[in-house]
Amino acid sequence: MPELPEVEMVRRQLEDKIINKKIIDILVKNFKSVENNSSFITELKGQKITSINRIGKYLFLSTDKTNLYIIAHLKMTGRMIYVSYKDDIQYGGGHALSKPQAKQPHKHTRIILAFADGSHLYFNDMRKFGYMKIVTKDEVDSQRASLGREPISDDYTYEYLEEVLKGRKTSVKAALLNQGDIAGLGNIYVDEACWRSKIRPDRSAEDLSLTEIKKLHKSTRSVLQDAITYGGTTFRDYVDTNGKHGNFTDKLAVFGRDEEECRRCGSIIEKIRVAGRGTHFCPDCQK
DNA sequence: ACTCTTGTTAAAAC
DNA sequence: GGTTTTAACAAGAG
Repeated sequence: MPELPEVEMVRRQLEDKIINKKIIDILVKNFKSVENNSSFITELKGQKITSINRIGKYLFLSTDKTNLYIIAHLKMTGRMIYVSYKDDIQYGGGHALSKPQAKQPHKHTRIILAFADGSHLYFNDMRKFGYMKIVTKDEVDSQRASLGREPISDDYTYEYLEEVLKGRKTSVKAALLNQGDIAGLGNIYVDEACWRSKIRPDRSAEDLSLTEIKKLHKSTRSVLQDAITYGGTTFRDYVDTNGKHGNFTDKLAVFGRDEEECRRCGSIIEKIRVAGRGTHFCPDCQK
């Protein structure tokens, strides 16, 4: 499940690998993965990616063509796998990558971009929910406008979080998952942030005290920053552009640790359903 | 065979 | 009528 830290890892790596490389060929193996846009190939072929930005879990790629941008979303199982020309040669066209995806293209490859230097970018996505779509500047702007502030951003203050939670009768978890208010948190980091701030994710959002909001503000920020430091979390599907796993997985306090001992108080971590999602928390030290 | 997994959104319910 | 909850999407793991 790629959330903000995982998408940021992909962004940074793509920035190093594909900026200013000319796209000389495109293969779309699953039309839905380009949002059924028939001009995806003709528009993009011959262009260069000039910058790669990210807001929340969305990637925004600029091209050197006027008014031509790409918005990409990995959803649950999307992967961006980069294979250089050198890797192609070294492994005899076998495209060696570390597990879990040894060869490219892969069974789940939906889109392939071929660059002028012989390298390839493979968009692999088992469940076909993710996409890369071409858009105009206006569409980029409206997508950006639909997203709330990022917890790692300077404008994400505890006053902002207070405003977001005020009067909301829904759960803390549902509120934190709402990308229109706060961009970048997903199922994993919401659970982790709630554990760090000792707040139960099924609490009503409007019932949090100012002290608790300040703690939650701090923990949502720190958990994302820590996860970026460790290269993101691989719980099930995420790998970076080299096919490598994230190392924050070992640092998780509650997500996927149901039936195990709380690292803080030793109680047994429980798993319940909140906001329609599997939710992990410590019944003793989270109130 | 049946349940569970999740990011986003549209539809349904409140 | 704005807010909240649920279902759908897809395909695989267990």
